[in-house]
Amino acid sequence: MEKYPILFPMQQSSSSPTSFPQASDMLGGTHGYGSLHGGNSGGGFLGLKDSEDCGTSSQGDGAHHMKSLASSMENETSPGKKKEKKVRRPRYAFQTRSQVDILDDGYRWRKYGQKAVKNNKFPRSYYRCTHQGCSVKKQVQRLSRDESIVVTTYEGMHSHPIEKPSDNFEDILNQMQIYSNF
DNA sequence: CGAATTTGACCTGCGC
DNA sequence: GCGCAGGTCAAATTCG
Repeated sequence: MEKYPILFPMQQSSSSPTSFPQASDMLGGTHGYGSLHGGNSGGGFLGLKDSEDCGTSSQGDGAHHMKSLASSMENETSPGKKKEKKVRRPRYAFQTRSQVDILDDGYRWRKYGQKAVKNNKFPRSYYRCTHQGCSVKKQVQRLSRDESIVVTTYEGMHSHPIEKPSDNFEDILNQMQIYSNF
């Protein structure tokens, strides 16, 4: 499955400049599919929560729930003693107008899951940064309402330089545009 | 042959 | 307490 040969040369041509007139539109229209667990609906999209432990704390290797499958439980370190605190990584959501959901932001991502959303026809893809110690996560979702809208949600922040496969002016331009969306 | 992707199973939180 | 929705893992498969 070779990726798309072209890197969406458009984007700034004519559609919508960085102003993103639809920014508010989509935010307001999100309620259409915002029936997910009713949490953020109404109270801002994604508030930047405590970002103190996100930068360098390295999210503590996210030892969430271990799979207690029938496999081998492997005596973990002292059972019942969990000093793992609830680290709540902030999530930043960005919406981009693109035909492809694989937006190359310069980092290497490894897909680790894909789920179908209830109110969306398109599935949501879960990616993870392939860096040692960098467990930044990212999920890409496409609005069923507007197939041209791709919502990318970043979780955590990278603490390593961007490894770009190739430096083309076009890529740089694209990145600049992406950044200007902030 | 190694790395990345695919896909089903499983786990957790929330609502009813 | 059960079911639903969302999120993650891990084995198998495919690609380079």
